[in-house]
Amino acid sequence: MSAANLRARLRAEMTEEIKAVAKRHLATDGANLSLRAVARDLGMASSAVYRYFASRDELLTALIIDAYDAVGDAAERAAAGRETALEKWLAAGHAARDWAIANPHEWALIYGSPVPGYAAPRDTVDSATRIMLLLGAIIAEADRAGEIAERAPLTGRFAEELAAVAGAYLPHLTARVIADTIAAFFQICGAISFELFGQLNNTVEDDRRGFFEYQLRAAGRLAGLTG
Amino acid sequence: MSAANLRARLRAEMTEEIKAVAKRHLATDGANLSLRAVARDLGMASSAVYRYFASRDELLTALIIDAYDAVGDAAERAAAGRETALEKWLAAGHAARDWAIANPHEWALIYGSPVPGYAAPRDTVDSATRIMLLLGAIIAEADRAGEIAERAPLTGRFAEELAAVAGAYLPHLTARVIADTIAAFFQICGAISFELFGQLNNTVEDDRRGFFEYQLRAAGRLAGLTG
DNA sequence: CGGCGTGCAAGAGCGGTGCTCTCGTTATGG
DNA sequence: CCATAACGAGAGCACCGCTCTTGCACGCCG
Repeated sequence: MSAANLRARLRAEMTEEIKAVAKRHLATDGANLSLRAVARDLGMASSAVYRYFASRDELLTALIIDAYDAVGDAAERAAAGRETALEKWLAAGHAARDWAIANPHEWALIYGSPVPGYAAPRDTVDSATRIMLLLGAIIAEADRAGEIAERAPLTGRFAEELAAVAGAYLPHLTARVIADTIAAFFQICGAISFELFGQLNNTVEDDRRGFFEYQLRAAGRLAGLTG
Repeated sequence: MSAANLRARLRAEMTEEIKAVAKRHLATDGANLSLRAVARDLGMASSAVYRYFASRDELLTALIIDAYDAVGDAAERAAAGRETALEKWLAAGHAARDWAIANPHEWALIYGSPVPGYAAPRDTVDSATRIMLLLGAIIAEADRAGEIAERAPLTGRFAEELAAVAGAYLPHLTARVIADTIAAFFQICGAISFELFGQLNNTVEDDRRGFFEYQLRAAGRLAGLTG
């Protein structure tokens, strides 16, 4: 048993090592990750890497899951230490932005354009929805405390679809609040991506953190957070 | 003289033909555009393409500019036929989304992660800012008509930077309105990108247009549009 | 404890890529 | 009319993802 475990442990360690080197390459060289270069850095033949990842896409998928989890972790930990819903909201948003600035290529991997023939496997969705659920939970908590502004209910077919999602993941939240929270999430991701991908150049150069916080507060108001 | 013009015209035609084939490849095969494949489709040697584009990145840059112009054109034309600011806002937003759905890979090229590392030359910014300026113009027009909600002025260093931008491109608009219009733009782009890149799957499946219009109206309210 | 079987790494190789260089050809402008 | 510049083709370099085969070393079980 310990032998089998040893085998498995070595394999797991090697897998992690490949991922670590791949992340380093991602951070320096950009999005076109070269499996051969990773193998060279590890001092092994490129064909050996295929013992651990069936293809370059599979390695990328592993990195994508890690990235989703990392940004989700950062946001969750940042929000955990705060009292009010607004404080949690701001902390989570800043944590996501800080992580994105520290790991721009990984952010691009998950929130940029999907790589060519890449179809996100089911494995990724759990990790991907963590931030969405965190934001939803913050709003839901504020809602229970009566801190969410009253609004007219939604109309339209999409409202029914959203109500179904709400019932499954965030009961007690109305479709309207869900829709507005999604809108807020879009805005936050947009703010981070545009800043990261340089589309903000020549507009706001110095006080980008302040600008982001303003956007973050606007997003919070959009989601119903008062204050 | 006509001879020189003929040369230049042939060169321009060849350049356009290469771009057309490249766009076709982009639409079918995805983002990893192969210069050799384009050359094959044109029945010419790959090296001949380099007479027209110094590198693959330069070809991509040309496609990026075309894409920015195309989506800007679509939005401008859609907005031109409308009366009120809100109608123009909605028309421009839907036009951008329709164009993105019709040309998903080109949308990914301009609003996804930057492909070749950091190649965003000056040539692109003029085309890139067209939609931003269109949205700003709609808000400015509504502002002149007294249809923009009054708000407290911005504070913070980024407000000064924004005021400088406002003075250069959109005089008479306050930094606050500029900031909120940018926030609205982030939200609109986020809504389109998330829908396009499949992150909306299993949430809103049927009435995506209705969902987008809701987001669009929320973005308009964010920018100050009343109604 | 020893031979078996398996997981592993290496190497060669295939077809593809971006890009460069050289070499004829052809059309242009002085 | 001819020097020159633009052009297309081809070979070639270094790299890529991926596959196949071949030794080899080590865990596993009798």
